[in-house]
Amino acid sequence: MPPRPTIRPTNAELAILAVLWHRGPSTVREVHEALRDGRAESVGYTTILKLLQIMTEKKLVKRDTRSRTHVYAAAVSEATTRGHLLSDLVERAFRGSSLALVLQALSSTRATPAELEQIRRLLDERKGDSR
Amino acid sequence: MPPRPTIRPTNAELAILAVLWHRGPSTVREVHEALRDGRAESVGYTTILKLLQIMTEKKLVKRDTRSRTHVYAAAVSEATTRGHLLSDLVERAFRGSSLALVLQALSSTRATPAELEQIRRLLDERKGDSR
DNA sequence: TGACATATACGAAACGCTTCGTATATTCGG
DNA sequence: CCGAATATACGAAGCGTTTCGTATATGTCA
Repeated sequence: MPPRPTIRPTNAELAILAVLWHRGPSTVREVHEALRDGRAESVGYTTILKLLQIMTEKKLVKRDTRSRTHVYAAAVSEATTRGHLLSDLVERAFRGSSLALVLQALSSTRATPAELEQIRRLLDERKGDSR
Repeated sequence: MPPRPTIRPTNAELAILAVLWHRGPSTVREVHEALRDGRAESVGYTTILKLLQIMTEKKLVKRDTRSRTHVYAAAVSEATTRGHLLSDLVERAFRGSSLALVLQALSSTRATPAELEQIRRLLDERKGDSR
């Protein structure tokens, strides 16, 4: 199959995808309410609807129209999307060096010892597996 | 001093900043030529000029107007900018977990053993320093 | 059934980014 | 000194994103 172009959702799209990843398939109303919770400022119902329509065109989500109330589901995985956004940033701001990105992230982050240990474990797994 | 808003240069701005970080203070012409080198498609001279003017307003660069040919210098550091872009991405796509970002970056990157070792060293330095 | 709630579709405004054309000022070479 | 080269300034078009108002269709319930 032809490889699809890089998945780089915009801000608003990411917020919606986050809801779908978290809740699973949802209606416009459900997404809208999920996004309203917590935030003081939120957007109108039809804004979410419009975005979901656009995202359907872009194949970021899949739409089930069998019932009158359409149900939307993420068509891209969270991990894949994260990977694309990450390598996009690596290209744009880190001259292509993901190592530089990791180092920067580690040095500006406040990680707990447990988290550092988790990274260490991942490092161990990859040791020797340097392909 | 009042903390300045998050530094989040756009794509074109980042490309220009990269030149300034790399070359040091430069004229519009120098930036333009640096960006043209390598790329097949490039933008016009006045586009760079306009962008630099906008970036001056945004305080992303400093402008020395003493001679007729103005000289621009980055007003934000590469490390700081990277940090801002990174934490922005962490917020938008990693639910605020920079650990998740590091793990994703590590698992989708092809790092050499030497690079992994470098990361390990950084980890060692930070051990116990869990504030 | 008729009014109301709720759904999707659509057009368009507002905004930011990027691009460039054109106007104008200054410098330089002959 | 004058024309060509080179500089900045400025306005505006084109594009994508985000937002919402309004139109229209459909379901619900008293």
